[in-house]
Amino acid sequence: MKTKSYHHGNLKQALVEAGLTILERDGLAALTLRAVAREAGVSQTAPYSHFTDKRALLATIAQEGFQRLIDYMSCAAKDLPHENARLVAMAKGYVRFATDQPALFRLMFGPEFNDPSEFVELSTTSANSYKMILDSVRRNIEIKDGDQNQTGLFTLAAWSTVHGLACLLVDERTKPEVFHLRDIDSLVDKVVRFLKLE
Amino acid sequence: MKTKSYHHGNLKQALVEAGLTILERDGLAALTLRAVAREAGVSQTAPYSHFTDKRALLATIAQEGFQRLIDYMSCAAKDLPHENARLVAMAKGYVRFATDQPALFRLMFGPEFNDPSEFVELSTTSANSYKMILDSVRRNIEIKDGDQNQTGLFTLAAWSTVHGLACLLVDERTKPEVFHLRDIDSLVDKVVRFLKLE
DNA sequence: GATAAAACTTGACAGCGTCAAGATACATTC
DNA sequence: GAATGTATCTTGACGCTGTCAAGTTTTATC
Repeated sequence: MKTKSYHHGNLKQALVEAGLTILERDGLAALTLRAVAREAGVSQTAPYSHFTDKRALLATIAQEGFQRLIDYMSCAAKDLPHENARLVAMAKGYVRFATDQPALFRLMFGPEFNDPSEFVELSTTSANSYKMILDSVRRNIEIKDGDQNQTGLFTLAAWSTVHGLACLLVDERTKPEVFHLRDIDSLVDKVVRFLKLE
Repeated sequence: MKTKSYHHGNLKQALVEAGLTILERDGLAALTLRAVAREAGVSQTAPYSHFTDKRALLATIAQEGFQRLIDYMSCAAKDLPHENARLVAMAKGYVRFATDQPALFRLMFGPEFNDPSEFVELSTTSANSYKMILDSVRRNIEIKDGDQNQTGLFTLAAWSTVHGLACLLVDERTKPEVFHLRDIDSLVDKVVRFLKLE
C-alpha cells in the first residue's frame, strides 16, 4: 500500500493515462500539458522530468493510440478463416477505433508527428499498424497475382478509403443513417465493396 | 490614393487574406488571431469589430478554402467531354488542392467546424463542393443503373478514397515516389482505378 | 550517514484569446 | 457646416498556455 508522497513512483505512465482520459472526456483541444498534470495530481512542470516537452508526451500518447488501433484490427480479424473476410474485418476495426476514440485518432494523424525520425518509437508502432494492412492485402492478392508495386498501390487505395471514411465520420461529415444503415460496421461493409482489383 | 488611416476601409477582407497568407507561409499552428492582426497591420483586438471571435474568422477562411477546392475541381474537369474522365480529373484537382495548400486543407476539415448550423455560409459552400462530386458520380452511374442509395454510397466511397489519400499525402504518411511515380496526379490516377461499381 | 542524482514544486516569462474602456473617423441630421 | 451618433480601431488588462530557472524533497550510491 503506497501513500501519497512527494515522489509519485510511476508518473510517466500516469501522465499518459491522464492524457488519454482527457482526450476521451474533453477532446483534443483540452489536451494541454497543465491539464494533464492536474489530472495526474502533480504540478504543472512535473511532466518535464519525464518528457522533454509537450510534443514528446503527446507522441507517447499517440503511440498508445496506434497500439490500440492494432488491437482493434487484430481483435476484429480474429478467428476469421477467409483472408478476404479478415481484411474487411480489419477495415471495420480501423473505423470503429476512430469513431470510438475520435480525439485520439485526430491526435495520431495530426500534423504534429509526420517526421518519422523525430519520434522513433511512435513511427515504429505506426508502421506496424500499416504493415498489418499491407500483409493482409498481400495474402489476399497473392492468390491471384503477385505484382509487388500493384500490391502496394492497392494497399494504399484500401488504406485511403478506410482512413478517409474514418476521417469523414470522426469529423461528422457523414454518418450511417444517411444511407439507412444502423451502424458503422454496415457502412464500412458497403463502402469497402466498391474496392476491387482489376 | 489612400493614405494610412485610423480606419482601414476593408479590414474584414484583409484579415481573411492575411490568414490565408499565414496558413500558406507558416502553417496552421501559426494561425493565431494576434498573428492575423499583425499581418494586417492592426491591433490585436481590431478583428473583433468584424468577427465575433477567432472561430468566426477561421470559418470564413475555411469557406474561402472550400471555394478554392471547388475551383480546383472544376478547373481540372473543364473541357473534358467524357463524364468518367471528368470524375477522375476532379479527384486529381481535389488532391492537388490539398497538397498545394495543406494547412488550409487541414483547417477546412478540422474538428472546429463540424456543426453545420453554426456557420451557415461555410456549410453551404462545403455542401456545394460535395454536391459537385455527387453530381458527377450520378452522371457516371446513370448511364448504367439508377439506384439512388447505391449512387450515394458510391459517392461516399469515392469521396472517402480521394479524401483519405489527400489526408495521407498532406500529413506525409505516403508520397508518389514510394510507388515510382513522379507526381500527385499519377498517384491519384492509379489509386482511383481500384474503385469500381459491381 | 554523507553525498549525488532524480523527482517534484514554486515562481516567473512571453504569447494566446478575449473583455472593458477609451480614442478616432465617418455618416447623418439639422 | 457644425453637432451628434455610430462604426471602427487602440490600449490595457485578465486568465490561460508552454516553458525556463531556481529551490526542495526523496531516493540511490558509496
